[in-house]
Formats: sequence, C-alpha cells, structure tokens
Amino acid sequence: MSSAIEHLTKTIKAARQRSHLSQRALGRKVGMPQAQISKIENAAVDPKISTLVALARAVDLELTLVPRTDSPRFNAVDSPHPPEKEGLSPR
Amino acid sequence: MSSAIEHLTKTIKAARQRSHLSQRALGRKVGMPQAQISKIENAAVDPKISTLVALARAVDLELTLVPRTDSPRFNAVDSPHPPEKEGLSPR
DNA sequence: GCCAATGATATCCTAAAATATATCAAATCG
DNA sequence: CGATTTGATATATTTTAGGATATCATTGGC
Repeated sequence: MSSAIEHLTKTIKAARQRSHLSQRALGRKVGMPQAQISKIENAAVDPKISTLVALARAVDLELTLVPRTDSPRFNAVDSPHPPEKEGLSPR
Repeated sequence: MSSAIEHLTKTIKAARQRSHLSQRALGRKVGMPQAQISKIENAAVDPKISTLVALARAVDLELTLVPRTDSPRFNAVDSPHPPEKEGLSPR
C-alpha cells in the first residue's frame, strides 16, 4: 500500500487505542463492521475518503491538506508516543 | 456529499488553478482521465484515499491528520482570508 | 469567423471497497 | 479454569470508484 495511506491509518489506529476504543466499539460509533476497520488499520484496502473522515472524527482527528513543499512544521498527530524503541508486536 | 470532502476537493481544485494546470494537464500528470477529475472536483464521487493523495501531491499538497478538538491553529492551505491580524502568526 | 482548449456529462466495463456474517486464536478477567 | 473480549480473516453479495471514450457547450485566441 502507498505508505502515505499507511501513515494515515496508523495514526487513526493509534488515536483509537489512545481513546480506549475497541475496533468493535469504534465500528458501532461509526456504523461500520469491525472487520472493515481491521482491514483499514492493516492497510489491506484503499478506503474512500468519506470512510477515513468518519473514522478520523470518531477519534477526534480531522483530515486536512497542507502545503507539501513547505517544511513539516506543525505536522499532525504524528509521533503518537515518542521514540519508543524496538519490539512491541501488537497482538 | 459530505462537505468535509467537498472542502478537500475544493482545496485541491484551487491549488490546481493556482498552478495553472488544466484538468487534462493534471490528469496527464497523475495518469487519470480528465473526466474523473471533473467528477472529483464537483464532488460527484467519493474518491479513494490513494486518488486524493495523488492529486494532492501533484499540486504540492499533502493529506494529513490533525487534532480536531484543538483549535484550528495552523490549519491548512485553508486560510479563507490570509493571516489576518489576530495574534498567532503561524509560525 | 474558425479553431483549440477547457470543463461537464454520458456510457460501458472492470476493479475494488463496503456490507453482512461467521469463525477462530489469542488475550484478559473474574 | 471457563467466559468474554478483541482483532484477524474468509466468503458471498452489493455498491461504487475508476478507466476508456466520446460528445458538447463555452471560452479565448488569432
């Protein structure tokens, strides 16, 4: 997958976990099956924008466009938690 | 359409025009038929993320996620009206 | 006036996302 | 331990974006 997309979905996943929502809980909130959320978080699909916007909002994020040439000044929600070293396989 | 999406596509359209690209030219650049770009700019479809990312990049924009609760500090290419006096110059 | 460029639309077709369900293994907990 | 929760995965069906093309009205030059 495009990596840019993975980045977006990873950010949403991190936000979901931060807010202590399970995939099912988030799914309920947004009206989407848990299975779909799993696929999205694992970058197994190329979601529609409306889908990403809905998920983002459910975890208090907003999809925006910023200048690309300009330095990554105030980027996004990036760096979920600082450095964090190696390891940690989820699940 | 979702309005949030319209906002994103409008932003891209504005950027396209700013860079003096016709829909056909942008289409060539991204490898997508002019007709599709028209549909997207007119919010007649709900594009896939990869599509929006490609278009955005072609006009030097990047799709990002920002906190929604937080004030719209340094938003995007947005700025309906420039800097506007009020404190906080984005910097 | 003529012609090229531009954007909107339409059709047909294919690919892929989304929905609905259902499992299932691995954690988590009481 | 057994029960529940969680996330990954699978299959079948529906829906829709995207690709390829073509047309057409409008606009802008020349």
